[in-house]
Amino acid sequence: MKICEVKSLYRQTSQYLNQEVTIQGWVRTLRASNARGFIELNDGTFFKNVQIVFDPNLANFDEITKLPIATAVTVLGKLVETPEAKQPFELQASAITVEATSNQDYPLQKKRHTLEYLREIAHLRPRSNLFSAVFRVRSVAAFAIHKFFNEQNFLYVHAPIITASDAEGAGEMFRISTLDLLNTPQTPHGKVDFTQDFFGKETYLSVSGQLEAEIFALAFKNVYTFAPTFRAENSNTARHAAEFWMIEPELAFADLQDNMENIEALIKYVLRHVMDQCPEEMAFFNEFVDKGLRERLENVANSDFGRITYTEAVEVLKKSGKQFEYPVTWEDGLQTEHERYLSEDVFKRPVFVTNYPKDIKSFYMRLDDGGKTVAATDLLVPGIGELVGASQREERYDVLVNRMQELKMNLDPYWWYLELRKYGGVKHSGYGVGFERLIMYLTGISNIRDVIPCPRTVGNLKI
RNA sequence: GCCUCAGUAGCUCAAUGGUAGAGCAACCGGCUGUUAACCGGUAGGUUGUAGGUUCGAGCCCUGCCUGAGGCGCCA
Repeated sequence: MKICEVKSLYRQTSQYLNQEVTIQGWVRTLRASNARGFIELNDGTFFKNVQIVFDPNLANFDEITKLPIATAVTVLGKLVETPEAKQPFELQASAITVEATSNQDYPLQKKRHTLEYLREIAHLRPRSNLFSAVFRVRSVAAFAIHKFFNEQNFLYVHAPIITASDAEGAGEMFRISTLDLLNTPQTPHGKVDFTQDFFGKETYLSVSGQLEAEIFALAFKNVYTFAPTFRAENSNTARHAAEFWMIEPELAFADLQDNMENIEALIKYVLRHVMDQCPEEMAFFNEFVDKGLRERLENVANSDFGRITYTEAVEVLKKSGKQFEYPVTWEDGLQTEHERYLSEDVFKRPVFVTNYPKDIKSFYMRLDDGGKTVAATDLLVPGIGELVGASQREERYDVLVNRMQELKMNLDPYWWYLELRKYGGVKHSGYGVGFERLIMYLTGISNIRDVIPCPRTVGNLKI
């Protein structure tokens, strides 16, 4: 028995019209009377359901009319057009077989649920319309990212997940250890003796694969990572998670300008790809999540991102006349409210803010002439905030060592990172894209917990 | 970590300090080319939790738990 997928019915309808087909799926909703019944069946391959029509000619008509939601069935029937109805076609069933039963207390009702409630049932929410759309878009976007870099001849590199170095001071780290926490070995000084730990030293989950990506950029020219990342920060916001995915490209022989061009091309490519591949999902988001989504994304895909230096941005904010909760100063960096004003009110589209003060940025960012700022940029996006963090890396050995010493860093764990500068360490640049934030931007979903299959945040790991 | 708000039926929400209700879902029945179907009926509650104030607390006060929003950190 050949099983037809619902996606095929929608995408290649003419091949199946007026023919007998067999489909398998789950009952999303069912309406029935003593004369006729309708099932909306979803088989997971497509956002939309197929309407199944059945009548008392079915041997098991009475049984079928009472099926609870989420019952799995196999349906044999004829596909016919329904030009007068909401759906383009329907399946007139000649046989319906129950494959797996469900129950009356199925928690997903045929009504709208709140996102908070759906979060409580993370094992069932992918079956809802919204999350069906979210996770299909997530998959399509991930594929688009690989496609983009593959077409540009980037090497896909797998940076380590377990690390011994606090990669960039990017955040608090989760410790990895096999020591017995209730009975740790001690040094003569009364500290934990990590030489007896699994790796013979202190180790953590990586907060970034960037430093290792630089190794590969200086061997393969253009590379990217796309992997999970872990931050043990006590962040309580709608856009932070303890486990999330980052894309971290690294480009050799490239300065900050090259970097920004690549970022903009990537974002637009993914955006275009998702809009082309997921029209049904995007229409759903546009109607039920964010009425302005389609227009905004089209606008972004077809216009240049804004560009402004940090110093200019501070001037714009000071001259705006807008009352901010926090005053704008060059030294203290931009507050969220300042960033939002720039992207949402001034530019109304994604904007690169470049050349930040060195004191509020990481040690590895290349010092600008003048010595006050670094060749770094944040891509600020309306509704999301910082979507991408990028910089040209400090390739000058002496300048880098000076900077690390200024920051009183222990150079030992970075011996290999410094050595990269000694042997053909050309100028290079890279960036980090928060994958979930990109998905939030694409879908209009405003909480990061709703674009991750099983979200992990402070004090919260349900499934 | 800080600030604010919320928690009442399975879900979404009402209820002036004075007898806890509705819609949807579920269950029973009816009816219909329906599409968040429709109509009638039934059942469903220690009001998050532990105390306190009061003749009387869902409502006022305190602690705790859970969730949401904002801020900081950042992707």
